[in-house]
Amino acid sequence: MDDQELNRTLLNIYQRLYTKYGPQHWWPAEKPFEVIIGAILTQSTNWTNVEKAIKNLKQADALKPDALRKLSKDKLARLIHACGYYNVKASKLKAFMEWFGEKYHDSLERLFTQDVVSLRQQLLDIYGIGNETADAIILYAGNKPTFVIDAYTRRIMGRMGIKPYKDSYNDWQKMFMENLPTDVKLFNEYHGLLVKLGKEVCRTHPLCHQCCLNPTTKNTGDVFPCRHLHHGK
DNA sequence: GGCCAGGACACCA
DNA sequence: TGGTGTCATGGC
Repeated sequence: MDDQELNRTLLNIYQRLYTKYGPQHWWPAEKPFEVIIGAILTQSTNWTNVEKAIKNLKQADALKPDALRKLSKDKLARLIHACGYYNVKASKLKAFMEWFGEKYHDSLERLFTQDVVSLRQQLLDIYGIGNETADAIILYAGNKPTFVIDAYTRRIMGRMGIKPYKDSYNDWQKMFMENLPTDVKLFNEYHGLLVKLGKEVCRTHPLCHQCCLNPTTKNTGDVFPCRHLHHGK
C-alpha cells in the first residue's frame, strides 16, 4: 500500500467509524487533572474499575496534587484499590505529583505551554509514564496533537491488514501521524472511536467468525470484515 | 471458575 | 532489541 492509499484508507476508516458511532467526547473525565490521574490508573485496566478508584479519591477530597502528595502511599493504594495494581499505581501517582509540584508548581497551564516533543520527553522520564500514557495526557489533558496507540488500535488495524513495518509503538504512531492531517480533534475522536469499536465488537460478538477482532478470523481485506459493523452504515 | 481489560517496568540473554 | 515475569481487581 503506497502513501496515498494509506492516507485515504486511514481517513476512510475514521469517517466510517464517525458515521456509525458519532463523537465520543473523550476523555471520559471532567477536568484535565482527572485525565492525567485516569490515564495512569487505566493502565491495563477496565475503565469501570478506574471510575471506582476516582470516586474514592474524590470522596476523600484527594483528587488534587497537594492532597495526593500528602497521602501516604499505603493510604493512596487503599483508595485506588478497585482498579488493580494498586501498589505500583500509587507509586506512579506519587512520582508524577512530586515532579509536577517541583517543576511546574502544580500548574497545568505551565505544563502545557510547551511544544509536544519536549513535553512528551519529560513525561516519558517520569516513573510509570510510558508511551501511551504520555500521549493520552498530551492529547486529552493538554489538547495538543499526538496520536495515542493502544491495544485496541493495534488489534483492529492489524486485523484489517494495516500495520507498520516494525511493530513498535513509535512506528504505529508514525503511521497515523504521517498519514493524517495534524488535527487535535481528529486525533482525539479517532482514538476514542477505535476503543469504542474494540469494546463493542469484543463484548457483543466474542465468537463471531466474521468479526475483525476475532483472532481466528481470516482478514478479508475489507475495512470492516465484521458484518455487524455494516448495519446502519 | 477462567478470561481479560484503554501498560509499564525490571530483568535477562 | 526482544522476550518474559510481575503487578491485581472486578465484570462477565
